[in-house]
Amino acid sequence: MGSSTGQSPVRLAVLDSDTGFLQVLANRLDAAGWQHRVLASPVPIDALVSMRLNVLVIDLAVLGPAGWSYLEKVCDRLPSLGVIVCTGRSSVSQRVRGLRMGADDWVTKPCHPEELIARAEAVARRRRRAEAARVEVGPVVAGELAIRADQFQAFVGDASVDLTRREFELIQLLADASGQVLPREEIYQRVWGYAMVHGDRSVDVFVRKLRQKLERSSPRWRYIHTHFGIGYRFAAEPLDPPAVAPVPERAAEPTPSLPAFV
Amino acid sequence: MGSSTGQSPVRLAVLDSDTGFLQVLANRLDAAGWQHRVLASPVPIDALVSMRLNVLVIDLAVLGPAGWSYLEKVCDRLPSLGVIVCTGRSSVSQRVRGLRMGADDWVTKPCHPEELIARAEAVARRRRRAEAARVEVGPVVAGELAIRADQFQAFVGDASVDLTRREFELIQLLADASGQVLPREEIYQRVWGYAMVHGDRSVDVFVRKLRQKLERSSPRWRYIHTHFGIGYRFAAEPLDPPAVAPVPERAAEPTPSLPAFV
DNA sequence: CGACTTGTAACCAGGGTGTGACCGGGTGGC
DNA sequence: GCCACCCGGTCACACCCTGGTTACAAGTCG
Repeated sequence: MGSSTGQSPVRLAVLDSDTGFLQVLANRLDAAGWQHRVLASPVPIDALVSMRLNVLVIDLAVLGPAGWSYLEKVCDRLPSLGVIVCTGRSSVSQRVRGLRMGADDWVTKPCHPEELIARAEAVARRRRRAEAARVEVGPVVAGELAIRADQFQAFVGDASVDLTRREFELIQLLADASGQVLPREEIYQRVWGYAMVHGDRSVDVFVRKLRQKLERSSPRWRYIHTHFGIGYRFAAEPLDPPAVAPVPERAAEPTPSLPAFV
Repeated sequence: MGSSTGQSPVRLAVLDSDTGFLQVLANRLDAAGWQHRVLASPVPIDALVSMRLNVLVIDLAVLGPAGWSYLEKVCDRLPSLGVIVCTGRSSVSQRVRGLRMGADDWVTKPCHPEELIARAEAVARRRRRAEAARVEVGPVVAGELAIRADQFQAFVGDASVDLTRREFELIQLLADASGQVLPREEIYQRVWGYAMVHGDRSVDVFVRKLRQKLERSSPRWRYIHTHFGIGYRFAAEPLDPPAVAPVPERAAEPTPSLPAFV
């Protein structure tokens, strides 16, 4: 999907003390856009958990004899974490032992940082693919509307708004940019995937269809607002029946102050 | 967990022509209780699919220049297959290219067969773990349906629904993701094990077979729901009992009875 | 007031899905 | 080894939904 898959960049930590190596590696990781950090000493397992890492690179040498048990513990407690041992000279039996213990790869120093990153990527890729289904993104809520990406559908309460594929893609795009005015061209570009030709009314028509279904499901709210000559903006606004301050529109509040009462 | 779990041994194939290496490797693989076979030449992808492999070890040298495209094709079409490149001297950029392309590991010959096996095990381990997670729990129940992984069968009461292997795999996948909409491509990927080609109707046909058998066994419930343009969703929903309405036919609309018409 | 933009409704073609039939291969019984 | 059966998978056909266009009304801005 698209160029910017970076929804969740790889999170990587290095447990090593070779400052030169760390420096070079850090540069490359930055260039690749990965989130990374250096661990000076064997961090408690619980701390590792809270880091929500994808990959851990570990040099057994810095831990001394305790390294093996630490490796074992990490692999045992965090089976979903990718582990790469990157250490100096080793024997075949040592490598076999490490891999059997749960490590995903074993790289011998000195090594090229680019290769280490490629291997980390391979490990993360495999993991990601295996767990891909488990990722449950929290539903986006606005007004009485809940947009659930895993369902390809929006709900009011527990009733489906019954959106079609395109309609859902559209409302999802708008809601993700909640509060922002999106120009037609950009909407078309991101939902339809290619450039809009002048005079195309598809966006307008689908906005209408959306509004229609939203009003049927959630009559007391307005969600999609027109900006003349520009495009549309998503914002949940209650239609207050009582005559109050006639503030027509303006605030682009994402949804910080939710008028809880309904 | 253990080495010889026997239930589903690792299935591995080697694409190489180094007979000495193959001989030694074969001995070790036999000792480890793995199912394995040697491929002399680049096998067509479809043939690879039918082998239901866990890991493929491949020597790029035996394929010549075509090796790269073959590697790419394999990784693309069989994303769930573990791929290890085991070849002679190579540059860093070659290794990075191969790993980026989808290979899970890159081993330089000459290498110790034991290490190669350990690396293959590490690659296969991940996959196995992902599948193992779902076998753990007891029978999944939904509506009057009980899906028993240990039986490879679904039951209504104590009567078998009489599902075939594929049918069971499909309903198990759907039920495991209960409530979530699964896109066709993902269903195919996870049940059939390789990428779906555009226009393949296998998923639809098996859904139909499933629905047919489910309706025969549990007529008052609906389990598989279509999401147009996306895929399917599993959710046990009782068909509204005929109850009182003397309306001859038509009722039982899941949607809130909107008397929109007339 | 006029040109342009947006809302609305109806319409139609294309494609996605349900469904039954068919076919080749594998398996088990005889 | 032969044969019947079962299962997986493809094909063809029918049907319906959806997406996108067009035409016209209503609204907005200069």
